[in-house]
This record gives sequence, structure tokens and C-alpha cells, in this order.
Amino acid sequence: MSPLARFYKLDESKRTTILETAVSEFAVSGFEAASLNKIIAQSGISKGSFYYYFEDKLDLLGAAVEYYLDPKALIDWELVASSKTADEFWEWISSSARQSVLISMEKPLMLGLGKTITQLPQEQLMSGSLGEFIGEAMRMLGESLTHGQQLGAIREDLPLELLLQLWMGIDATLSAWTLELWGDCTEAEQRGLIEKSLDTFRRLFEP
Amino acid sequence: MSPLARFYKLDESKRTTILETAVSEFAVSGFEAASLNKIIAQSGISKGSFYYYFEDKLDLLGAAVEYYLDPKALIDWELVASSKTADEFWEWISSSARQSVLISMEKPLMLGLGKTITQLPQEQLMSGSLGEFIGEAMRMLGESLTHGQQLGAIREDLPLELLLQLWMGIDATLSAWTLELWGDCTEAEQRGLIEKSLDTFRRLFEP
DNA sequence: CCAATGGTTAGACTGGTGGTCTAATTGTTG
DNA sequence: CAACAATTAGACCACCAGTCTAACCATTGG
Repeated sequence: MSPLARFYKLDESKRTTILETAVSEFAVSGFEAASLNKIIAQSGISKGSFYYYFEDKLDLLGAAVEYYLDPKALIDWELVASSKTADEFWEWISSSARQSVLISMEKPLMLGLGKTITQLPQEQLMSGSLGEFIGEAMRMLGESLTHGQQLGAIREDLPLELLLQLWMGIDATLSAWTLELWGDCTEAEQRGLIEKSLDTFRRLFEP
Repeated sequence: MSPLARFYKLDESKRTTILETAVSEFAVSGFEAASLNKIIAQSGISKGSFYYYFEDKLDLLGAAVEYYLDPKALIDWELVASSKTADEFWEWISSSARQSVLISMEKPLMLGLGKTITQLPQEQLMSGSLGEFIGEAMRMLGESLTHGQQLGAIREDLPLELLLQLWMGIDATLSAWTLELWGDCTEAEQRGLIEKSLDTFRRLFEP
């Protein structure tokens, strides 16, 4: 039985204690700088138990990410994929963007955790349980972009791979910027932020 | 006397040995994963000497970056700043882009070293001797973008800070993509790559 | 009711890390 | 040659992620 499988059989309280601790450590310190020893101690478990439940430090990050980040919360890809025209496509992207900002405000560690992930070297990012999560998220984004291409909403002169990387990069930058200002904005200004973000995406990704 | 000042008084041969070793280690492994002990051993100096010449690991990275990356090699900012019209502005960007690809091909560690830098946490990136280098590079980019705004070549609806971050993000992504394909391309295809990169920049940053 | 088995836990231990410290060595100047 | 500063060497430190073994405990079978 795999370590992770054993972990998911634990009482919910113990599980969430470990995951919450891990999330906050990783989100604040980044992956390397986060001290596994501190996470273990703070979770009130022993080192032996930890390695009974997790493959290694990266495996814990994978579990923490899956626990804290819902990929569907960022963009509602099913809605996007259901769009029938280019305008509808961008409409759904827009409304999802607003939604994801609201969710990010409720979960203040989301941005930090996302940063921690994006700063990982490729090989670590794509391996183990974290890799599955990331792969799934990128698969959804890729499918949506392909769908957008069929609708004429997304440019087709660049390879999908590159579009994905550009999208994720821009998204990280704009999300950080939006969240930083969000709290101090009036509702009208908030709409302006979303609009500017969306405009930036459309500039880059429309045909 | 500061450690770095002492370092720059060393014989050139010893200095370059250390820096070359450091550059290749940092470029290949990233900052955290690069083993300072190995760099020290491989350079043939002792730990005591190392800390006589450098403040810490990050200080060495700063020296290595300054040694290997010439900020003026990436984009020739003086030329860009001398442009009199928007078209001229983008023309210089374009020719500099081609130039920087050629330089990157000659210095294969440049991309890796750049990646190492961009993956650093903000606080590390902006502190010490590395911070000065980065700050200088960003200052030049910022001035050029401001100049571009005066010419009507660069949009003014987003704060300069955000433009900088977007620019650097896009640049890293596109550079990696271009360099990956460059070697296997005909000259015409290479022109196509540059053109597509430039088109992406213009989409995002033109008014 | 006890014994044996196997899932679970505790924590000492390992090789490695970046960084510190002191003692010896070397170079320079009076 | 003596004294002093610049430089070097490498032992040492606290901490790191990860390993290992012995103990613990809960279930099952007789």
C-alpha cells in the first residue's frame, strides 16, 4: 500500500492538521525553505509516521496542493468548454476570473501556494502526486484553449504548449497584481481590474 | 573592505575559475540545489577563502551573474532609448531581439542562469550584489518602456511596475521557446520565430 | 485468555548543507 | 629580523531531508 493511500485513511482531524500546517509553511516559505522537520513537529507526529504516510517532502506538497487548491475553482473549465461562440468563450473566462478572485480572497494562502508551485523546477513539478494534479490542471486548460481555437476565440499561430506557458505566466502575474489591489478598491475599480486583466489576455490570445 | 572588493583584486585566472565553476553549477542546478561545497572544492579554494571573498552563497550568484550576463547584451537599451518614433522603437526592439538570440546561442548557460535568477524569491532577488544587478537591468527596461510610452509605442493604462513584470515573464517564456527551436530552423524559419515573438510583445504592450 | 502477527509509531542516526571560527601561514613594511 | 596585517586552511556548528530499527499496539486465531 502506498504511503499516500495510508494517509487518506487517517482521521480527518489528524489529516487536516498535517495539511493545514503544510499548506501554511509551503505557502509562506516556498518549497525548499519550508522546514519539513518543523512541519512534522508542529503537526504533532513523529518522523517515522510522516514517512509512513508520505513518500517524501514533495509528496506532502502534492497532498497539500490538492487539499487547498481546487483547479476547478480557478477557472470553471466546464463552462468555458460549453461555450458556443467566441464571445461566449471570453464571457465565461471573464466571469470565472471574477469568481477566482473572490475565492482567492477567502483563501489567502492560495497565491503563495501557487507561487511555490510555479517556482519548482520542471522535473519536480511534473513528478509524483503533484505532477498528476498539475498535469490535470494543464490538461483542462489545454482542452479549453483548443476549444477556444475551434470557436475562433484563440489564435492558432503558436503551438499549444507555448500558449499554455504564456497563459500560466500571465495569469500568475495578473492574479498577484489584482489581489494586491483588490481590497483597497471600490466595486467599480474592481471591475476595472478584471477588465484590464481580461483585456490583456484577449490581446495576447485572440487570433 | 567588503568581501567582494577583495575578490575583484584576485588574479584573473583564479577569479574566472571560481566564476566559471559557479556559473555552470547555478545554471544547471538552480540556486538551492547548487552545492556550494562542490563549487568551492571544484574551484580549488578552501572554505575560509571563499567566505573571505564572498558574503554568502547569494553573493557568489551575484558575481556569477554579473560575470556571465551582460544586461546590455539582451536588449540594446541605448539604441531603443534613441528611437524617435513608435515604429523605430519597435524596430530596435526587434533587431535587439535577434541579436540577443545569437548571443544566447554562444553562451548556452545564459538561459539556465536566467531561469535560476527568475525562480529566486523576490527578497533574495533584490538583495545584495545580485539585487543591484537586477535593479539596474529593471531600471533600464523601465526607462525604455517609459520612453516608448512617450512615443506612443507602449500602452499607458497599466502601471509601469506591472508592465515590467509582464515583460520579463513573457520574455523568459518566449526566449526559452525560441532558443529551443532555433538550432533546427532554416534562416527563414528563424526570422519567423523572431517575428512571432515580436508580434506577441506588440500585442501586449502597444496602446 | 493468551500468543502471534502485522500495521503503526518513536526517535536515534546518516550524509549532506550553508555558514562560523580559530589557528596557522604568508606577505609586507619598519 | 621583527611585528603586524592579509590570507588560507579546515575543523566545527546547527540544521536539513531522509533511513532504520526497535518498540508498541490492535487485531486475529487457537
